[in-house]
Amino acid sequence: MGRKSLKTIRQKEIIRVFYKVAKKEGLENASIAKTAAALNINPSLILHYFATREQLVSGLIDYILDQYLLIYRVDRYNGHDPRSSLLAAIDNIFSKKWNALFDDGVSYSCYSLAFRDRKIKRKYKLLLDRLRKTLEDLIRLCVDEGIITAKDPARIADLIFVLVDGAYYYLSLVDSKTEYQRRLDAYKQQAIQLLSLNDAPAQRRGKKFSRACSAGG
Amino acid sequence: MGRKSLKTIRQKEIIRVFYKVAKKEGLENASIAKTAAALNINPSLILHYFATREQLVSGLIDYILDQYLLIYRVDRYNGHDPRSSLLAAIDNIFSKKWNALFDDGVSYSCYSLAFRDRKIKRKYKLLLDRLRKTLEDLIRLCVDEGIITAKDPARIADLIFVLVDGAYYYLSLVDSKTEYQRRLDAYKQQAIQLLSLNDAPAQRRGKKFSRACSAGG
Amino acid sequence: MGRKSLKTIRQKEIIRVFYKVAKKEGLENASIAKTAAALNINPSLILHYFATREQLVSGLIDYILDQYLLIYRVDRYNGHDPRSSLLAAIDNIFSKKWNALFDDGVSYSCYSLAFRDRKIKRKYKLLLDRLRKTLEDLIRLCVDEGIITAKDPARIADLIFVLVDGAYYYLSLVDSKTEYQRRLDAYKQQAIQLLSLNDAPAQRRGKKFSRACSAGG
Amino acid sequence: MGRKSLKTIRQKEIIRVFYKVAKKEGLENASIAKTAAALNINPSLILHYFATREQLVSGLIDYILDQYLLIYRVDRYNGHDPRSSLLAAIDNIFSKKWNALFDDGVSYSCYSLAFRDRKIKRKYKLLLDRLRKTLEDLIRLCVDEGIITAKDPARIADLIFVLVDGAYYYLSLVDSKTEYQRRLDAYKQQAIQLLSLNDAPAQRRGKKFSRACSAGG
DNA sequence: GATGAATGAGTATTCATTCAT
DNA sequence: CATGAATGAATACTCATTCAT
Repeated sequence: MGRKSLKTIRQKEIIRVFYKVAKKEGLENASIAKTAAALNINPSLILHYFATREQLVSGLIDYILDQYLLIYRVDRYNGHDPRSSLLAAIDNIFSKKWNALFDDGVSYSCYSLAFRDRKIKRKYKLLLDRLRKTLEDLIRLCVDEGIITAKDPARIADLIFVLVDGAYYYLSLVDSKTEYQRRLDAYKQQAIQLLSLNDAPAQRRGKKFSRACSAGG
Repeated sequence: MGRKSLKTIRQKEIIRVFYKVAKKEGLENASIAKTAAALNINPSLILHYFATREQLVSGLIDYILDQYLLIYRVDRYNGHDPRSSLLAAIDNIFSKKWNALFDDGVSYSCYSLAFRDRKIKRKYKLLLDRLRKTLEDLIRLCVDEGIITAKDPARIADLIFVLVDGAYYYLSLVDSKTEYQRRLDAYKQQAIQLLSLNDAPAQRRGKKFSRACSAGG
Repeated sequence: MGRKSLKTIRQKEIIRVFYKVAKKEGLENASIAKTAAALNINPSLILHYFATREQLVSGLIDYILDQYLLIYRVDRYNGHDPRSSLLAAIDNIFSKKWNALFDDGVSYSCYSLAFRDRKIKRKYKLLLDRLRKTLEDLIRLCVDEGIITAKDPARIADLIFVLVDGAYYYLSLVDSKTEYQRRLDAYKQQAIQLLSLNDAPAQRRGKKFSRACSAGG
Repeated sequence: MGRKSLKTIRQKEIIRVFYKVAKKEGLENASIAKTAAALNINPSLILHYFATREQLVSGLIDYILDQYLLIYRVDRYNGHDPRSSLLAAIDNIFSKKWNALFDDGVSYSCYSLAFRDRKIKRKYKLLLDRLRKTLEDLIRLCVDEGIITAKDPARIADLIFVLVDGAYYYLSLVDSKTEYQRRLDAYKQQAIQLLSLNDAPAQRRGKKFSRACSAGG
């Protein structure tokens, strides 16, 4: 009964354009009006799909967090042996993919909203914890299979993501592509070291693992 | 000369209140009008000291970056022996001081501006590099004096700050004080490990240094 | 014929909820959207029953005027003797029933519309005249039966309603229930005096009538 | 210091034009934009003088209530003998002046606001009570001087205003000028009767007073 | 009978800013 | 140094309404 709903389709369309506007002018200057203009539709149509601007921003954040998850995709590793899965995960985390995917300005603006909105904060926390948990599980798997030794996989996973977040914090300011790549590699090496060398007795295997990674990076 | 002009005093006053407003309502909602209201002065008076809002924001960023420098203060270490200077620096970096000093929301909002304003970007880059350089010099001093061994002080300093920035990125989402402290300690330990254990031959001295740090943390 | 169409039933339902919204937020803020939300239906559905908001307001006014008529109900007096009918009428007019039935805000808002809409004006005029006429007839009946003396029943009826309207104008501002009742009684007494004492020669009968009323009030 | 303030002047100017707009289009349709357009100024200038529309409406109500007071002006009667003062007061109350001064639509719209805004309610109550008190004092003066007899001046004054308010409620619907005048006269007569005849023993003097009034009306 | 898409006009309000005093 | 007048653009949002399904 009634007309068929375009809701989810239209909403995604709107969010994508809203993001584009935010990228160009900053999140704080991304308005409903500008988004509507870019979509060549009436501003009130946007409010037909998102009751308030706040909801639109919330939609944008969900969209961004979903993208994060896609990058660090879990199921991608299924089926492969744990070793190459872990290698692929590390590669992924330190790839430059996301640099292309995410606008740093918008990202940090969205993140800043977490500190005045508990719901957003919770979302971010959940995501960050989920990413860590995924990596932790992968590490644990490798430990179980004797590929690496790690007394505290949770701690290692956490440290690696701390390293990643800190790395991108600095790297987002680096304009030179070569310096960017050089540093990114260095941070990646450090992550690999964390995985293998942190615990002395596993050094042999760890070394090998480390070598394999740096080759593939 | 000597005495600060009334102008700069007033400007600082305005910036401080502008910051307060930004803390409460978000940088994007911090307006000249609200700041004037909080100061109980006429909005035009603010524009008398800052020709545009942009300049006011720029002033805020300078103010924030100055605070960073104060926390990681260099001259504080002068006169002391390098060992305790390095200890103090690490303590400082992983103290909770700045958590009290900086509002995370405002910080990340300001940071996000760097990606649409080259001048701001340069400022942040300069600061981050300066902080790294200071720590690097301190490490180098310790190496020279045989306190620790480190093949690449610059890399160690960089890694430590990457660790710090990544740590605070995650920690800003942690509400529980005990968890916050527990994690902060862990990150600090990791930093200490980076300083001492990273290079095998220095293990004896390194161990001692590490112990002193964790005791003092 | 006979059974009410679904349309009129739905329309009444909508009007009642529209009235409820108007009560809460003021007629000027009572919108189709809010009414639809309160009814948990689609706004368009309301426009299916009332082509424009104007028609909806017009429906509301009809609804309100119908309620007036119900309160001053004529047929209620049929069958009884004129004396007790008149007594009942006066009682009715000065009862607090309508205070419960009508929201003062909405009433005066609707009334104010009469001055920009001739149709509404005519409706109100018709109602007020009809109410007066009914009372006039009742008075005339009593005069004919020698119960009271009144040279000009139309004038008396008019004066009584003027008294009522003026009374409620002031009373709607009175918050204290006891003061409200005290004043309402006083105005009622005045109405009774108008019926009986206004014409000197009828004083004996008038007095008696007046006593009966005040007892029954 | 600073620029000289036009506040009160401009505010009155704005209110008067806002009233004019409300007269033409109804209070609910009187917007800041329309008022600004009529004044040929920028809408935000109105908000410079009235922070919100609510304040503007509040200003309008004050303006209207002030006008009421002017019509029923007290000091006008000072210096004259009480008898002609009372006569003048009654004349004033039942004059058609205010019909010219006040737009009924706007008046009732404003009045309706009292029922959702306690401050407005209080204002109206205060005014109505003040008007009654002034008349009461005048009646009391006449009683003291033996011009009329009235056991309860407060009640008489109240009844007269109830009569007035009820009269204008009905009269605002009357289009015919002659009918309007005829009825207004009748209500005035009734008021005069209330003053003089209500208490039997004063009939002689009352009659004379009544005659003087009707001649002067 | 009912829903949802879509429009376009309108609202109050906020804002940064300029200029006169 | 400070205030207030004035502007003009922008904002989110609400509204009534039309039309397709």
